[in-house]
Amino acid sequence: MNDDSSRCRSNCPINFALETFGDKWTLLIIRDMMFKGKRRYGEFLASAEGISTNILASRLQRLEASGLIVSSKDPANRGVALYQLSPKGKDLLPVMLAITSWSGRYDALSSAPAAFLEELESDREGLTRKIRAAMEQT
Amino acid sequence: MNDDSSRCRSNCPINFALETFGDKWTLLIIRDMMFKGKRRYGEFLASAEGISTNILASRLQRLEASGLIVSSKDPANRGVALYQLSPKGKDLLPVMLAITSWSGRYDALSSAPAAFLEELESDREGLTRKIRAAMEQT
DNA sequence: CTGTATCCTTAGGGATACTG
DNA sequence: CAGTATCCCTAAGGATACAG
Repeated sequence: MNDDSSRCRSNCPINFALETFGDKWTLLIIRDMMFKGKRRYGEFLASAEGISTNILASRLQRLEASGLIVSSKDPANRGVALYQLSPKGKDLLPVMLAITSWSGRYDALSSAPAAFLEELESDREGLTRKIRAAMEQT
Repeated sequence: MNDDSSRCRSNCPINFALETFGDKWTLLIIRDMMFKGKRRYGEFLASAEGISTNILASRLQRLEASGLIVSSKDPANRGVALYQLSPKGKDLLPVMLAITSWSGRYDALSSAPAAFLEELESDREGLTRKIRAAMEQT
């Protein structure tokens, strides 16, 4: 039944993560949902990195298939799709914070404010809870 | 001079990380160095995922160019190269831990022992310091 | 605006032969 | 064993046209 094993290179957790979101675009969509509150197709398209329409559609499908996001139809807006993080997707928050912290330390161009990075370093667990609580409200 | 800006999609820290190690192979090499103590070409080749020789050579070059690893010649062994994590590479430890924790929660096949994952959850900072200290000794 | 479909180019990468 | 080089194929992805 579960013959996806043919596509699974190993049982390593790092490898599992790479096969789930290890490409150049997926984490950017996660970022847009997690930190920028984006929920619609056009909002993702508008991000600075310039994802193209076919790639965005492909990634949204893949993200939903792997359970990181859920889509719903917005009845107030011609049944247009709204994309949101699932709990599984929201649980990527510590990964995103760790990445942000690392980049802030080594990339002079990364635009994350120094104060934000300092807070990340000094109280990572507390900030995690805070952001998570904020996200749960929506 | 620094016209690499043409290859930089944005100044976002998530994007910076993706452009540094956001492919299907790089983090596996980091993992081998960080958690398995591998240092030589043949050791990376032998990992379960089956990286091919040209990709491995390409990734080792890229990793050294971006400063995540350093290579040295082993005078005791025909001047063969030894690859090790730089401080910048070792600082990816929190990223690796966060990924491992997430995969352990959602991938039934991930082989990380439950006890290890529980320890990650209950005392992530402490474990981070412990593993880091262990790595610094070499 | 929200997608889908198509065309086409390039980069990623598998297999393998080869050299020191 | 430690790499390099080559061949070739597939998947990723950019551009753009098109449809609801």
